[in-house]
Amino acid sequence: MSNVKVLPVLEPEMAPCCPPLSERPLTAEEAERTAVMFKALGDPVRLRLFSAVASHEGGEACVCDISDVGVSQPTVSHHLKKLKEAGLLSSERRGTWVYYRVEPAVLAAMGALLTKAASA
Amino acid sequence: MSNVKVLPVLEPEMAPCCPPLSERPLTAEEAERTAVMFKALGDPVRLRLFSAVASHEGGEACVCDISDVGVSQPTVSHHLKKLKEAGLLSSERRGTWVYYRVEPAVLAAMGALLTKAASA
DNA sequence: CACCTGATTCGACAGTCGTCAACATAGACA
DNA sequence: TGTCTATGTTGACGACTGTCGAATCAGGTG
Repeated sequence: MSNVKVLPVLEPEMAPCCPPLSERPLTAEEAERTAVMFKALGDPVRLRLFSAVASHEGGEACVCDISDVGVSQPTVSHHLKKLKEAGLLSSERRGTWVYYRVEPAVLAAMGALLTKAASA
Repeated sequence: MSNVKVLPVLEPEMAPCCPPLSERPLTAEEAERTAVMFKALGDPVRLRLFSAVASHEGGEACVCDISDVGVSQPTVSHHLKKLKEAGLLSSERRGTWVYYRVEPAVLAAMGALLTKAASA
């Protein structure tokens, strides 16, 4: 969790994981990878945490700013870890606090996946 | 591509469930409703079934066309029921076979939710 | 150094989920 | 009517998940 990752400007494609959804049936492997991201957003607490980070000033927030979602602090940390493992968030420690920020590329890929599916 | 259903011009809002994701932190109730849809797509088998329906001819498919996803037939029926309960699919019996089709409005709402979140 | 605060990890528990075999239901057809 | 095929439902079981308290780690401050 020490990677200061800047925005990837020279990214070849939007997603590392997401083939279009309504073009052709997903293979087992594709579904396995894609389901991880959807599952990460499939919990109310995680959805609130993610939304809190995404809507925060500068697209990043420390844990102390988003911890009031009705569960204990270990649970918050557990959910943030899940979101990070799914590739939706990245964390960085700055002094006392740990800051989380969204991964716009993965998110855009999921959005495009659904949008294209809806237009088909 | 049958033009049975034209684009809904007078549609007040795209979704019955989905507030923007990066505009403001989701409330507990909003997160609860939205998480249901993401959770429905958070399983590999359901994702394959949904993709199979969405990519099928005319946007609909009978169960017999999409049942080869590696699980038993009752499990397929169980997952299709979950997708229907989440509002992502709708079913209709025509004679012997039951046809499933995607709900484009809900899907577009999810896509917009993520796309707007990514652009923020 | 000791102490405090923020955050993660550990260990445990209840609840949910995915899966299947068995059974039930719906329609077609003879 | 009966039988056959296509789906859905039920019940059960193992695995996973969300949750918490307690312990631990990381950094700042006195």
